[in-house]
Amino acid sequence: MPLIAEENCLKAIYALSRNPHLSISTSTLADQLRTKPSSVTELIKRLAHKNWVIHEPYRSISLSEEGKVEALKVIRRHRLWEVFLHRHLGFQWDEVHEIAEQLEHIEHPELVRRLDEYLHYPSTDPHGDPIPSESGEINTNRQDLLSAAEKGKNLIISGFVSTEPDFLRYMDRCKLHPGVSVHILDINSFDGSLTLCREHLESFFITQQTASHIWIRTDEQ
Amino acid sequence: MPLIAEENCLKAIYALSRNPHLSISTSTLADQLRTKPSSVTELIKRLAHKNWVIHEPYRSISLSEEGKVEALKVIRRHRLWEVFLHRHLGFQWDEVHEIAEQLEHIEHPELVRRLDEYLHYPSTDPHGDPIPSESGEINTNRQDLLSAAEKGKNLIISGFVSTEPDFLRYMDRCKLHPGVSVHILDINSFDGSLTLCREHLESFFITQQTASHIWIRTDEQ
DNA sequence: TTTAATTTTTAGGCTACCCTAAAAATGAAT
DNA sequence: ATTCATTTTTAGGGTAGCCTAAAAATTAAA
Repeated sequence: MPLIAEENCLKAIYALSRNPHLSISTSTLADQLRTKPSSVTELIKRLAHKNWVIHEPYRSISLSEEGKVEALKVIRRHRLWEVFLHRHLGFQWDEVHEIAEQLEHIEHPELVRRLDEYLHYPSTDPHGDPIPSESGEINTNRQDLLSAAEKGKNLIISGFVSTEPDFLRYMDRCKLHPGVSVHILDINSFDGSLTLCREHLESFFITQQTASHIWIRTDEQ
Repeated sequence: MPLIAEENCLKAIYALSRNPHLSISTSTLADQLRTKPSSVTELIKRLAHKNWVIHEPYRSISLSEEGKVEALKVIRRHRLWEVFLHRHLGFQWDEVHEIAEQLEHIEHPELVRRLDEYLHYPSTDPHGDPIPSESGEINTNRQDLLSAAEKGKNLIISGFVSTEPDFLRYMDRCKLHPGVSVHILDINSFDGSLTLCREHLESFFITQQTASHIWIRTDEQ
């Protein structure tokens, strides 16, 4: 049974490995976990000893198959609690992440099963991130980033890259929630900033940096 | 902010000090916490240093006023989560205690406030134990033990001394839940065992030992 | 290709939490 | 009042989790 620091580490490796361009080092992990590289080295040693992580010293860090299963268990708990906090306790979507960071570490398979049932088996959390199944399946095709979309397309927001409360509050102010349709009116060829329009409302701008934090799928049904 | 072992220790001291005949020692606490007396001595030192516990070495252990406030915060969280687990997730009352042992350590005042609101401010947990208010008030008058009641009286069960799943399952089989009315048909003068009757159903026996684990109040209104 | 800058690991130290075994204090019994 | 059994504390040791500073390995640059 993994301990709290270990669970957080598995989760961080899983999250970072979503980005295939990024190679995972002790310092990137230390940043993610708000700790120091030397502490990560130590943690990684324990996780490698438990066969959850594959570590080539000075080279690479990655999850083993068992490690991925463990990481997905934690992510499942995290996202189910987020749904509960948002739907039933009325927390804002930028507040739920922090509380779920604590709830996710509670180990009790039947509790998680019943929570899932109580919530009617949600497929995504309040940020649009998919919830892994009990057996560890997860829908990983997040299609595209808004920053890579073309002018004129109708798109639906499917989730966000970051869970930073600041970023999520900004999305909330723009009324950009998962499921919302947006239309790209224009893409600035100089700095890549976008002019968007939300279902017949007035248009607004976002920077390319912001657009690169928003996952979208094409509206075609 | 108290750590988990410290919270459990504060809770255990609070629970043991409900019994004024029992003097609290490191060994009674060690039994309660399923640990060793030497570990308790160490813990108590830390808690005394934080002014939550008053410790006269070799003599006595008791909670300070601040310690009582901390203990009641933990008890409040524990009992509110128990209500949630029982009412909403459908756990049996003998199962909720163990899960709440984990949930109670989650520190987030707003979470507790909203949980309380969501549950419509319950006054007791599923075992009939009173839930402390946000400001630390708790209804401590549990009236009497069933073992001290008189023959012929009509009584209402208000709670239980023990939270052992075995005991609670036994109570469940007898249909002895908080709020249920019972009538004492007879008290055996030799061994103190009781013949009870639950609202016009057939009568049944319980031992004095069992009766001494059941809190009751007199039915008068 | 050798040096310099950067990154990663090791070494050593701290706290919380747990243990066993020995020492000290207490209380009861002679 | 002294001895003996019991209880409590201290001493010393282990793991998880964190840190800083030094050493080692890697990468980049001259």
